[in-house]
Amino acid sequence: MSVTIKDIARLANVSHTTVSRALNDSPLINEDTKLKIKAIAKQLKYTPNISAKSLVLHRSYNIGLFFSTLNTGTSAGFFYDVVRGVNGVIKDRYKLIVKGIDDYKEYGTVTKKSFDGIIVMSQSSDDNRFIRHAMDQQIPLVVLNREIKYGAVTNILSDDLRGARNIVKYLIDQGHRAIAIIEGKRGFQSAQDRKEGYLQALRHSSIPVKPEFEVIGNYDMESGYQAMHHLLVQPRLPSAVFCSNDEMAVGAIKAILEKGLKVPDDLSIVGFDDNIVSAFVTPALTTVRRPIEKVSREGASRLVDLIDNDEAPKEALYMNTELIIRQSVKKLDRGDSDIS
Amino acid sequence: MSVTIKDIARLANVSHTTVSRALNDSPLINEDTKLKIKAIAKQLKYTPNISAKSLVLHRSYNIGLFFSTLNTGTSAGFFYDVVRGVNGVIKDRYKLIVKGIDDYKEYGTVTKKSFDGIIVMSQSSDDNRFIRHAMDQQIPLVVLNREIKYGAVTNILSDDLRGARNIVKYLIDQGHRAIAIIEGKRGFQSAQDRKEGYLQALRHSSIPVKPEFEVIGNYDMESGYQAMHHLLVQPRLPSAVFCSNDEMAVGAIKAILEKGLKVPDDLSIVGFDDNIVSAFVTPALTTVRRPIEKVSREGASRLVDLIDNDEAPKEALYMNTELIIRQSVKKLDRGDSDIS
DNA sequence: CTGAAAGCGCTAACAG
DNA sequence: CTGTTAGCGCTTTCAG
Repeated sequence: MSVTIKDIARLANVSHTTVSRALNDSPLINEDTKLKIKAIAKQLKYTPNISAKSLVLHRSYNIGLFFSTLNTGTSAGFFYDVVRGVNGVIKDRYKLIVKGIDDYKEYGTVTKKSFDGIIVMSQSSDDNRFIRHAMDQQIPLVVLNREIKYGAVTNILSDDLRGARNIVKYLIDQGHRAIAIIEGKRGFQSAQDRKEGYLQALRHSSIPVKPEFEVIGNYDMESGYQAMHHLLVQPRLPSAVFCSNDEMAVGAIKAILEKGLKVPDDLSIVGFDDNIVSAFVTPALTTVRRPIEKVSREGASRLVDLIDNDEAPKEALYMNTELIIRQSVKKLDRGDSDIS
Repeated sequence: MSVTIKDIARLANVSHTTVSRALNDSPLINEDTKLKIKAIAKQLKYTPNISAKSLVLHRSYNIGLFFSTLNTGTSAGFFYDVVRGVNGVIKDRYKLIVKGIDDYKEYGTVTKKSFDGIIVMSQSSDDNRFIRHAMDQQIPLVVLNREIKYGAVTNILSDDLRGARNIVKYLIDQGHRAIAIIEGKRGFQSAQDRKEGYLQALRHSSIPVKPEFEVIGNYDMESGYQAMHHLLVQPRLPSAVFCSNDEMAVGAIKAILEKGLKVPDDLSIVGFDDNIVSAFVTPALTTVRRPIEKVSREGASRLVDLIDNDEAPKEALYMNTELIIRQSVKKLDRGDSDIS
């Protein structure tokens, strides 16, 4: 079978303990023997048995990255950015395990023994059971994207409510009054926050909220397309639509163009996230940049700290969003804010 | 600390051996004692220590999914589809570890002990070193997307060359003669195959290949945009452009529209992959569907078989691509196949 | 059907 | 500075 420290010990004429220490750079070991042992190890292509190490060190070298779900509601661009962000900081120090929370029926296998730490990209309060489980198991934990109010957790967030409020306010500033919303996936916190930002902006400008201007999507392109269709068959059209993410905006634009209308001439569209795609659709999308990769990176690096140091501070950290103005909004003169 | 089989043994008045057997449903154990033991285990919320199990069983319950790189050249949609495809079949039976091969400087930690099996989504021959390593370690292995000629490997592929040839042939059938190509990332096998398909189609119809119609991209939208720009400033424009993937096609369309030209009226565009986005751009993209999720799923399920059964057959399996005709190609009358 | 004993590969006291 | 010994939690002979 594969080579172990005992094999090395035999060849080096030392005890396997000495080998263990040498390989771990213990200061207790004489430099010369260290060198000798390391040389033999390299020559034999020794690689430590991680299971054995784990067993005695209580460390698995695994970091779990859990999404609420890997299916509907998680867009490709989002997923990619998160994995890349996290992976970029843990490199080859840990193995990155990617899972959907909904892949599990029960969380028995999610233990401190199998995960040195866990990052949850949390979308919905359905995740609370899982998060509580991780806390109960005392697994170092970072929750991204959704505020956790119970217990002390490191929490990295973007202020979606404010971002949404800002972009809707921007629409209002451009003269829009009839502003519809395509909402995100039902049950997702982000969907709720963005909706609330939308509402606040309207209220702030004393624009009445019209139920017929609220349509629900689920964050994918198809749902944006459907939702826009829905809006387009109504007697009264909005002059602008706030899509709760960019992917839905892409779908919405498609629906509009098919109807023979133009963006932004007939209808203005804004999105949220600043997905890569948003710069490349036509017209380029005015949107809210949400620093997903930065959030993920920050989360990962906090988690690594947390693993090495139990008592690192656990706090909530907000990352700013940013309004990105491109070409999908038309400036309106007062008066033509409704088209019919 | 956490509860072990010994704790259960004590409470059940049996040996820990019996507990181990009972929990593993050994036929040697009396049904009643089994039930009793399982009850206690559940009550104590016992979960096995995977490291200990691994140590003795030589199984880690890890499956590694390795991409050539997680950075440039791997598009978000592609990445998402692959992870989802694989994850869907392994569910909670294995932990799915996602990595870029280029995250590793050396492969010491990639051993049979830490990975029950490995899936490589391989883009480039640079991966060979890694693949060879996995073979040397006797790790059950499935390579997706790139043909491996040495050794016996399970290999799941899509016939990109033929797919590309078909779609270019389609362009020719529609009357196009001045057909440009935006190539994929240099060094990627898929880029080469698609290029070759393009060339074959041209040659087959005795259309001369023009070097000024060949531009290199790297599979992302931005590169498609740049490449198209490049084509657009040349004295002689093509009437159609074959983009080696859909993302680049999106970028290319953007460049064309910015130039004040229309797709497909002035310039026809086709892509490759049938990304989700391709149906939602305007015009909807004519492309080649490549069954990425299916390939991934099939690969994963083969790997699981391979893990359970050393001697499962190792073969190469080709999945068909399919021409998806949408609206990005104009049918040309003979004669206006060049515009200037 | 059950138990005692050994051992997987490694680290950590404790002695020297 | 190095070795002896024990033990992490589990499975697997081998006996009974």
